[in-house]
Amino acid sequence: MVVSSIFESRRIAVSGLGFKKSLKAAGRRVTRTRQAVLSLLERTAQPLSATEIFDQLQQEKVSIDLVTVYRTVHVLKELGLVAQIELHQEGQARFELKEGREHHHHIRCQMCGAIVDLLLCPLKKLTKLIESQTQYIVDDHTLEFTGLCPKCQ
Amino acid sequence: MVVSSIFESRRIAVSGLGFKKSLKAAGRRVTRTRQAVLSLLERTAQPLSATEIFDQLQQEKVSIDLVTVYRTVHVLKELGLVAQIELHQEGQARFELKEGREHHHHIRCQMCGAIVDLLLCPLKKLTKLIESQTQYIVDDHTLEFTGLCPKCQ
DNA sequence: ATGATATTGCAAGTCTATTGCAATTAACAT
DNA sequence: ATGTTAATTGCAATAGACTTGCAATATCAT
Ligand SMILES: [Mn+2]
Ligand SMILES: [Mn+2]
Ligand SMILES: [Zn+2]
Ligand SMILES: [Zn+2]
Repeated sequence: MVVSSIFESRRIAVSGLGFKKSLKAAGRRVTRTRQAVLSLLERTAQPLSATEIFDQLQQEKVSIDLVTVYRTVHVLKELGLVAQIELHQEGQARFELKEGREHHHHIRCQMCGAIVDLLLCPLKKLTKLIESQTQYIVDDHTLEFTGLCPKCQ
Repeated sequence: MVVSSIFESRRIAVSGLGFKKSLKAAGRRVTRTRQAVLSLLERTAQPLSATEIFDQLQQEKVSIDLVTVYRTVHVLKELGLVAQIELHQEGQARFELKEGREHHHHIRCQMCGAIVDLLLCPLKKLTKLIESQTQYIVDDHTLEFTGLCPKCQ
């Protein structure tokens, strides 16, 4: 259970800590824009694209360049704080917080684009089978479903 | 079992027929470039990107514009003759023949890029589970593994 | 507060893929 | 065979996601 200071909202408090440690440990700086991007990802259920992050922060009157958004998600990803998701036929990457979340996959509505987490991964056994069949050493996998969400059916 | 005419090589004979029927049924024309692209895909084990198709046909002295390659694979895909594959972090689509092949998935070497077919799909049961859990109607899925091939280990 | 250097914004560039349009070619009727 | 019509092609321009160079700015250890 997380207890937040009365001087900050819970969300900011929670993320700020692990986040700042990770950045400093990597010799990187805690900047306004990095905090803004991370805070937005925390407040958002769906994985966001760079332009979505940019647009949303604009609306929130946070001044940030789109290039900086790209550089920021790149840094957050290499620190392991953020996962990059490339959904089929979307043509753009999306990013979501990893902090404290299990490895999982997604289903996306091909009509409206709504993305839902699938909190499961059925591929542990299959991975071993593939390794023995192909002689590859498996490092990672992607799995994604597409279809129609309840609203769009 | 396929018996080919002595007047044509087996590969051309096999593909040519279904291919021409599909095109005509859709009110499309059987052109030099479409035959060249399809013939190349038949001769190639790995799924090919548009630029790879373009480069290879150039080498074979087949005159074709890159735009035409894009338009050709698009048509072949919409006729159901070709599958479009978007591998994670490749930044370009690949295309492979569907004709007579089972639904399957791929593993890709992150070192050298070698792509191998995984002639299996473990997702039939999972699809039903997901449909009941999410209320989505599942239409399709993608599954891909990455790792190191035997040579790159 | 100061200095070293990481970060940012802007402009320009890269890469994949698409679109408009005039010239060409395939399909079909004569 | 020849002509007619519409699909296809090539070229140039365009779009969209993402990256890179560089000078200005912000962070942070001292
Ligand atoms: Mn998710
Ligand atoms: Mn394949
Ligand atoms: Zn998984
Ligand atoms: Zn499958």
